[in-house]
This record gives sequence, structure tokens and C-alpha cells, in this order.
Amino acid sequence: MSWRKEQRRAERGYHHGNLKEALLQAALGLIAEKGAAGFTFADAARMAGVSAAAPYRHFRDRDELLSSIAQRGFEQFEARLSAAWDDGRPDTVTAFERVGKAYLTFAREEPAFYNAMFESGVPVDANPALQAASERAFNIIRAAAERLAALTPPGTPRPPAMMMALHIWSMAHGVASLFSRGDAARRKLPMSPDELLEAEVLIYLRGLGFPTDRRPAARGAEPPPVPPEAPSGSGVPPGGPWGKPK
Amino acid sequence: MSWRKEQRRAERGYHHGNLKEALLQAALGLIAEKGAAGFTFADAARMAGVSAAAPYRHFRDRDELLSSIAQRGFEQFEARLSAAWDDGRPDTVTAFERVGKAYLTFAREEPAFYNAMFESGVPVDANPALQAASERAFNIIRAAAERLAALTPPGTPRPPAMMMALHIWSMAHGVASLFSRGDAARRKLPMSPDELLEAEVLIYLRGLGFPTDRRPAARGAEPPPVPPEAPSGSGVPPGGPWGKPK
DNA sequence: CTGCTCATGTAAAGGTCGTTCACATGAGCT
DNA sequence: AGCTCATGTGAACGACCTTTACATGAGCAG
Repeated sequence: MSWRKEQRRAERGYHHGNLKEALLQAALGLIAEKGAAGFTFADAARMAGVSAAAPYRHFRDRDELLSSIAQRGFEQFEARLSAAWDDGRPDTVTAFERVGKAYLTFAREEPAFYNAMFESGVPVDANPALQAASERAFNIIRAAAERLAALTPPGTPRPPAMMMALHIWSMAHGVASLFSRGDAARRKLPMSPDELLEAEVLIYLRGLGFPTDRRPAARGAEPPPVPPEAPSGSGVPPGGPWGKPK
Repeated sequence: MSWRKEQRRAERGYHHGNLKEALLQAALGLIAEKGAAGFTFADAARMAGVSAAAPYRHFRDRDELLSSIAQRGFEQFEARLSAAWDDGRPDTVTAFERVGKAYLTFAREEPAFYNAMFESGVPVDANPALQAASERAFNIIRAAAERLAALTPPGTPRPPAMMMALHIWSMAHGVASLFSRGDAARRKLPMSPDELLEAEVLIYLRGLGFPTDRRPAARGAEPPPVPPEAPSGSGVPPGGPWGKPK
């Protein structure tokens, strides 16, 4: 009956050695499986092979664990977005679209983090460290928007970068939470979430005056981009961002 | 100690008379207060003045109550969107924008419903009635998009209405869940969620080729709109949807 | 090496929930 | 008046969250 517990103990001794980390990993797995609501502190403890009270040596309560995961999530999120943005290389629009894709990829590949970050009900503004991490992640989008705003073709009014950033964020989050995760992904769509978001962003950018069917770099103030390997692979298909209309 | 319970009983007798409805109302209040995750079946029962076991005569389990609320939410949601759309009166673009506003208004004024519908983890596709209600609500947006798509100015390719509808939905949901509710609303924004969404949709529509700084009706195939009372009140401010750029 | 200390883990217990079951009540029909 | 069945009750079970008093042993001082 309890041989398992005894064995565990024999394996690791009375002290776990790295319980905090083990709990975080266990929680991550459980959240990915059953969602932040279904995750239980007791389960995480069991999975780490310790008693139900042990976690309280490392987290004030269940919410603090959740909050820690959310914070870690924002940090990884920032890293991913940052890598995707790559400081706007090879050109601003390409990099910008890459950021959008990275957003969805993160939501899809790290459902546990995304869940903890945006769907767990953790009050972001209650924990300063969490809030800071969240803002650092958003700042990537904001910085990208800033660079993009600076490229508005002459003759068109320049949109506020902050507004653009919020718009892009809302599109990405909207697509991610409605169509790109869990059961929501089962809604029958005419196109993939990635394509949906890409088209949405392109149409939006066009609405701001960006020429989206060709690289805008040549006519802006931007230095000429590195010639891409795939000549027009990431361009917009003819007929508009959504393919050919019937 | 128990005089309260006795008094309750004296007031209403052994049978409650309308427990199902009372439970739904109680749950709605609790969800609005503490979120769908914090809401408990036992609390709802207490609030209705019955024992913890009574609710099981009306709902298979806690999830079914939540699911019922979500369904009711979608029904009210549909009604609101439908009223806002008003079959495209006085003209398609105006009505379309009104739908966007109605979306946010619903999210703000009915946080409990919105929460149950989109943030409670209720699997929409598990309950046919719920799924149907959800689809009916979405169909309002879809129908509006269809009418709008039919108005694309000559010379511009016509976007698929379904795609438009999904785009609009994702924008509205993104803005609503990121900026328009609960603690999330505390993020410091340069503009209100309503304005943010309105600008976003307008830029998007412009990206599709719609002239958004004036009523597009005159040049489309649409019959001339009823002359509005406020001549250009709902039009777009000069300089673009976001006001004057610096 | 000895012995102390304190971070880390355990067991036990109290409170809340969700859920089930046998039983009680009484509204409405015959 | 009596029956029946929908509706509500109380008790009980197991799971969870959290606290408290106690146990263990790693690391350090002497």
C-alpha cells in the first residue's frame, strides 16, 4: 500500500532537495492537462512525492504557485517574442508578422503557461514582479509597433504606436483564446488560426496605409533589407491577404 | 444559531417553489463577485436558503449549472447583438460599429455571463443546446459581416464574410478580455476600450477598402440610408480613427 | 568529531466542497 | 381522504486547502 511512498523516501531521503522546482514542473504538467481550475495543490505534492503540507514551505498558498507559473510564463513569452522580433530583421514588416506567429505558437505550445498567464484569474496587478514581467513582454510588441509606426508611408497620418500595439495584442489574444487552444480549436474554421491572424494583421496594417503586398522597406526610411532567400515566400498572395476571392 | 434557517423555512415552507431560478440568480451574483472559479455550489444553495443537496434536484452537477448560465448568456448576448445590428439600419457601417460597441457593453455590464460563456472552461461543444446558442450569437456577427462584405467598393476584391466575422469577433473578444473587464481594466490605457475597439475595427475596414471617413452607402449597392438625426455624430474624426496624430 | 540550529518535511486535524443516499414533506390529482 | 411523485433534508464519504505541532538531517561552529 504505502511501499511506493516508502520507496520514494528511500530514493530521495527525508529532504527532497529541489522541491520548489519539482512543484513548479508538476503544476505545469497538471495545468496543461486539466487547466488552471482543475489543478490542485495536493496533486502537485503527490506528483513530487511529498506530503500535502510540504508545498507550504515554498509557496504561501496555491495562488502563489499559480502566480509564480504565470510570471515564469511571461518571462518565456518575452524571450520568444523578443527572438521573433529580432530587432526588426530582416525588415520591419517581416519581423512584425513573425511576432504575431510567435504569439500564437506560444499559446499553442505552452498551453499551461498561457492558461496561467491569461485564463487562470490570477490578478496580475496584485504581484509587482508578475506585473513587471507582464509589462516587459508587452513592451516587445510595443517596441515593434513603434518601429512600424515610424515607417508609415509619407502622406498618411502616423498612428500612435501604443494604440497599434494594443490593437495587435488584442487580435493575437482574441485569436489565441477563441480559436487556437483546447476545445475552442474545434470550432470549424475556414482557415488555420495562424492564417486567420496573419490576414487580420495584414488587413489592419493596410488600413493604416502600409503597402502589404510588397515589402514597404524600399519606400520608407528603412535601410534596404537583406535579400531574402525565398524571394516572395512571406509576401502576400495575389488577390489580398486571404487568397483569391470567389 | 439556526433560527435563520427556521425562519426561512417558515417563510417559504418546505418547498421552495422556484429553486431552479433562484439558484441561477444566486450563481450569477456569485460569479460576478468572485469569478466562475470561485463560485461554489454550496454557496448558491445557502443563498437560496436550501440545503447543499437540494440543487441536485435541478442540476446534474455544478458544471451543468455553469453550462446553463453560459447558455442563458449566449441567448441574451444574441439578443443584444441582434438589437444593435437592427438589420443594418440606418446603414450597414453604422450598424456594424454598433454591434462592436454592444459586444463590449455586454462584456462590461454582464461580467458573470461573459465569464461563464468564455472564461469558465465550460466545454461549449459538449452540450448541443449550448453550442447552438453560441452559434446563433455568432451568426449575428456573421450576418452583419456578410452584408458588409457585399458593400465592398468596386475595384477592391471582396473578402470572405466568414473571415471578416471571425476577425471582428477576435478583436472584440481580445479587447474585452484584455482591457474591458475586472482587474484587466486597470491597465493604463491611452484610450477607453470602446474607443480602442472602434478604432481597431475602422482601421481594419479601411484595410478592406471601405471608405471609413464617410458613409460608404452612397457609392455601394445599398439603398440610401435613412437620414440620421445627428448628421455626422458617429462618423470618424478627421485625421483618422484615432484622432489627430502628432 | 560533536553538537546546535534552522530550513525542510511529516502527521494530524479542522473547515469547506461536491456528491450520493435514504428518508421526509406536501402539492396536486383521483 | 388517500396516493404519488417531485422536491427538499440530514448524514456521510472522500478530496482539497490550510494550519499546527513535531521530526529530520544538512551545514556550520567549536
